[in-house]
Amino acid sequence: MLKEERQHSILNEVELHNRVLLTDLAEKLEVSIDTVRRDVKELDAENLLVKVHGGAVSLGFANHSPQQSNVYAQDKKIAIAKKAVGLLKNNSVVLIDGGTTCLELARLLPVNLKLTCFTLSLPVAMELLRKPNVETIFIGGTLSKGSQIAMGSSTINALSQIKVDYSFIGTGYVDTEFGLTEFDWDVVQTKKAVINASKKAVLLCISEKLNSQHRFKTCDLNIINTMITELEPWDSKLDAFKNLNIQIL
Amino acid sequence: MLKEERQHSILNEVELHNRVLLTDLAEKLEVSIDTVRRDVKELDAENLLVKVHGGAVSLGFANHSPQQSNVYAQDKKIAIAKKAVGLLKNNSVVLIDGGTTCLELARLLPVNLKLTCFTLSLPVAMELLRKPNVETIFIGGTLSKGSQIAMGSSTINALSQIKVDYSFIGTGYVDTEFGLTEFDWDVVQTKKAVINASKKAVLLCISEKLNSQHRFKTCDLNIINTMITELEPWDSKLDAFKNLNIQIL
DNA sequence: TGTAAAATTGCTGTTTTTTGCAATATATTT
DNA sequence: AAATATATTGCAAAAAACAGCAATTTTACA
Repeated sequence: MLKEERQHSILNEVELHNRVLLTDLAEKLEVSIDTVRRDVKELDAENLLVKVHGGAVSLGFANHSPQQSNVYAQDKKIAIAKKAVGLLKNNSVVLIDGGTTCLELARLLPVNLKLTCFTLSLPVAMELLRKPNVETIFIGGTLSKGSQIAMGSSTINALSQIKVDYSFIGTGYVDTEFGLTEFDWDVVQTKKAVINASKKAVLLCISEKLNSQHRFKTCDLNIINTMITELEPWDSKLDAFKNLNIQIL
Repeated sequence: MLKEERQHSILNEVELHNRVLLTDLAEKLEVSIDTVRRDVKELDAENLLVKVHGGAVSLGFANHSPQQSNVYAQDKKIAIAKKAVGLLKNNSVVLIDGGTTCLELARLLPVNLKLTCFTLSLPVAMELLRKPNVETIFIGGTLSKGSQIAMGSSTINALSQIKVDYSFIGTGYVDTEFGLTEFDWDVVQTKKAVINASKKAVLLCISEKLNSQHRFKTCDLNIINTMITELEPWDSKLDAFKNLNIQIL
């Protein structure tokens, strides 16, 4: 059997089943495991598959390059996410909400940080799966088309059964007087359940949203333990939030 | 024998079998291996075949064009998905499994089809959210990094509480004798739960996977109600599956 | 047709590639 | 931390490629 032929076979097997073990390949192709290892190494160098410990996986399986679409005020959200990462310790159990700011947090989690991470958001879950040391648990339920998060009674019920160290949540609107408010009633119900499911709630919120409000109320501001904006904590725009028993980062 | 004639013969052999050994060619053409080597070298220089160590391979065989598409055998999977769509009626309640074939099904759902659709797969869920008339419910649980599907006890428990009209499932391996088998133990547990959660189970499977097997068994073939491959139902490759009380599409 | 130049072919010895094995190191699991 | 599985490295045997050369055949042209 020619080397090319064999490598073709390997590629085919990988594409077909998404993953293969070197030992299985060696047995199937009737060559030594060293040979298979070398073949896989070459195919990996040619970017035709991805070599992993003990085997190989297909490109589609491994490469989940996120198409970084246009996020509004992404730089500010990244600044917020970086501050939020500072709160995390190894073996923390956290919940990450949906929204672009929370998505940045998921994206910026250090690869060596060991976390157990719940989420309701499809995009956040996608990002979390790329972190080798994060165990991701998706809270299921009816998915909302626009926000791509799980909602509804079964989601709320599932949330009622967990208690995480930190939850990182976004909000549509914040105001010192009216607290956290939203456009959607469903979203409010879900966020309430999220806050209930956490020992400490951390609000991630760009400063543009400060001092705005809407129809439905999630909670008062004093329910929140920590608020993170892209501003320096001593910025005067945050003055009104300083005597509310909230940690501001 | 003329040189040209000989080279033509070599080309023919390569096209027919995709690969040839120099030694075989030398023997068949009754010339020395050096001559064959030189011929192949020339044909390679003319881009009529690809010379490799010990032999030659055809152009189509060698040019496994990288990044042509992320999905292996996508055309076949699309053919399968189209057949599967035919089973669906308005207001059906279905469950769509993970894997690239099931993903194609999600992708090809008609925009006007009204469905309630459960899934455990993140990519499938993403696709379903783009269908205006599909209500998507994600079955939560611990997410598997590689396959991007929810697994584990909470997933299996959630599945135990639903019963859909159809479930569309993929499999790693199928065999008339060994039934549906998988590479992973966890995957098997989940697939079992999926099958239990459905009145009828529909297997989506490209013909390449027929007559292959692996470690862990999901179920026997007769548990499946319908099997869909990209082949015509009367294709002889499907003969062995015809007396198993399965509908073949 | 005859003859020399060019091309083709097979042979020789040498170099390179491929492969499997064993010893050691690294990673993963228990 | 121990046990197991996988990787890496160096090495040697076998197979294949290569380069040079001589014998043979084909071609070119007077």
